[in-house]
Amino acid sequence: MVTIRDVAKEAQVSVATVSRVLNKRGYVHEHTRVRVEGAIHKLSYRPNNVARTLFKKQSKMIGFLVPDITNPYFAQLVRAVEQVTNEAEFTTFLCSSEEDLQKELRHLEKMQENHVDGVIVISNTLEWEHLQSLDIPIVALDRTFHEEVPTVRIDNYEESLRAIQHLLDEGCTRIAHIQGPAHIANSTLRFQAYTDLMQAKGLPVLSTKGEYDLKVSEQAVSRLLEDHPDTEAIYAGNDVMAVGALKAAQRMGKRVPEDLLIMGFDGIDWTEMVTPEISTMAQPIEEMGRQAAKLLLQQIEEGVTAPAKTVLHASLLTRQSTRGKVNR
Amino acid sequence: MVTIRDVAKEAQVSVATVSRVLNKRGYVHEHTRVRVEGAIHKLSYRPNNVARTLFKKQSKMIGFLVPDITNPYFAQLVRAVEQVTNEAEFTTFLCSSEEDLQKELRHLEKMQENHVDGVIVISNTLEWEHLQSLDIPIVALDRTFHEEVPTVRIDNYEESLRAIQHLLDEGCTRIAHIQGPAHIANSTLRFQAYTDLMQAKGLPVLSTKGEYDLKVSEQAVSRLLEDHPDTEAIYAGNDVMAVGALKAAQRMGKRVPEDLLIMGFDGIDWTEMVTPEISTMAQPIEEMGRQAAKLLLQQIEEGVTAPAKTVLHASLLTRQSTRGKVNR
DNA sequence: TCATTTTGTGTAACCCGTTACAGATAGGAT
DNA sequence: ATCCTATCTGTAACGGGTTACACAAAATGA
Repeated sequence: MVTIRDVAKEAQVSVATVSRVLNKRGYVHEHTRVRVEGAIHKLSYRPNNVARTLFKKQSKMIGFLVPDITNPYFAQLVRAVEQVTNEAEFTTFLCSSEEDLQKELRHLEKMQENHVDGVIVISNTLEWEHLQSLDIPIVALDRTFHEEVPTVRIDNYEESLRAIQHLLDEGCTRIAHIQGPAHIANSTLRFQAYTDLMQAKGLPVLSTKGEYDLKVSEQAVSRLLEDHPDTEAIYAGNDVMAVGALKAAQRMGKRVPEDLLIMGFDGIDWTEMVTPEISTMAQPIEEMGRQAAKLLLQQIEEGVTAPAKTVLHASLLTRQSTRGKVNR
Repeated sequence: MVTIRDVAKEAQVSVATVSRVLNKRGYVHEHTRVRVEGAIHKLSYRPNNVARTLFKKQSKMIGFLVPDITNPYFAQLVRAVEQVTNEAEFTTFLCSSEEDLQKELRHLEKMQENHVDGVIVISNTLEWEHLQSLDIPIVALDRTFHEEVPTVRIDNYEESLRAIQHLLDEGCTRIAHIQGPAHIANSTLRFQAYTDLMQAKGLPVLSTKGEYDLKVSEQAVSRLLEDHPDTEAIYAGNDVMAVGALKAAQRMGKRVPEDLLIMGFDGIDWTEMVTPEISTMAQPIEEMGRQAAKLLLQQIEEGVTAPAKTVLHASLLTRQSTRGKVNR
């Protein structure tokens, strides 16, 4: 492996001079600079970031912990985060935890061992105490951990209200809800908004568990529609379950939206892949990823510690799956 | 930050002894070991992998370069790779290149600078010369780079033949093909198999470009079905385009499979999300990821250099979208 | 009992890039 | 001529683990 000392010898200067050329810092004579650059090129030298990190205690790497990389919601976030960090010449150290606390902890350890400069965390299981000891800048995405941790998220309760309001506006009264996992705070908030609003309007509350899973949701909705064939609309706690609901409806011969309206939440691409396309309360996914990355880089580079709480707005995407009820 | 010297002082031993305890290497007296472990625990010491890497020239990290992390095919590969590498106490350094050669090269540079022990590469743009200079173990996934690079893939030509044969078996003769991008070798192989087989059978060849993209495919198939309403089956070069084809068919009021059969390639989950579910020639995605990871780890840990070419078999998944033609 | 092997521990060099500090030269001001 | 500053370059220590080597103590064997 070519080291800075090899370059120094080739260019007949000291390692300090080579380092100055590399970092464009301090005084270097034009003649010397050219000679050093020539040597660098000739030996195709690449500085060793490991050695650099060891000394500078700055790795130019950030960690990003996501629950499941095969979930398109997270995949899109990853892309947005990478976009920002790459522009800032940082590298992203991605870890998928499979929703497993042990893996999350192991990954955080690895990140610490590899000296990442900061971490973006999406987790439903991690607690503040787990992160506290890391002692590096942190940004929470999608959910709040602690007062002190800058956070980027949407208001799941409010946006959920808006989603249901859309179904009410379309003239539905018998609206069923497919719940996500109870241990996920956002899922519970969306559910809570549903029960609160329905009760406030004096409308029937009917819900079933879909576990944020397509197949589970499909099963659950099948049973629900059998038991309550008069259901007019289904509000799913996320898009994946909405797709499951659509499959169930189609298998039972229900037409969407003529016989049943379906509404999702999140705004992932899947909602556009199926026929009919599914209406959804779309989170500004790309924007959330970018904001989180910017917030983290700010903390790293400027030491900004203001625990910013960025709350972004979702946007209602009305598509085929919720059109037509009023026209009946 | 707690260093090995802090631990040594706390346990009243030398740094060498602490290192021996950490690595379970060499002789350490039971008493001493306990005392050192106590100190490690008391100070909650974590070894600095950066320093370790610098000396050992072994980072216990591997790089994984994928074209697009939001594509479920790659996301599933990532998960499989991580599974194997994590078990071996390695960390995966994931980079998504967005199909951009410049980004790929930048990412490879970053990997090298951070001293990854090996790289798994999926790329349609990189050339052997770009990888050669890395001088670390490499495994190619999904496509062959060079004789010397161990590769894990399927036989795209043969499996494509089998996919089309399935449509023929179902009694179709007017089979159209949706092509992927011309610069992607696998895409061209799948297309080639189509033309070869159709011509050999004396059947009409009809194809259009879908660019591996849902929307583009949807448009292309709409036009194709307008121009050739007697088309009996569509064989898409990948599943994403198959979904696009289904959307187009449904929008035009064609029933699948009664009026039109649809067949995909890859075996991603999307094919199960839509109604009807789409038949596909499924790649053993998880298996490919695992094999690639194992191959790489073998090279790293045992210095095995046999340029293994692992060719796995795809499996035909027949589902609703290709059932019924013969019964008409 | 003495020689030999095994066990246990410490010192110091090493990995490679960075930078504080010192020394040298050139140019300008007084 | 003297002093000062700006420019240019090199030496050596540093960061945090690892390990070759040396040495001491304990165990084993004859």
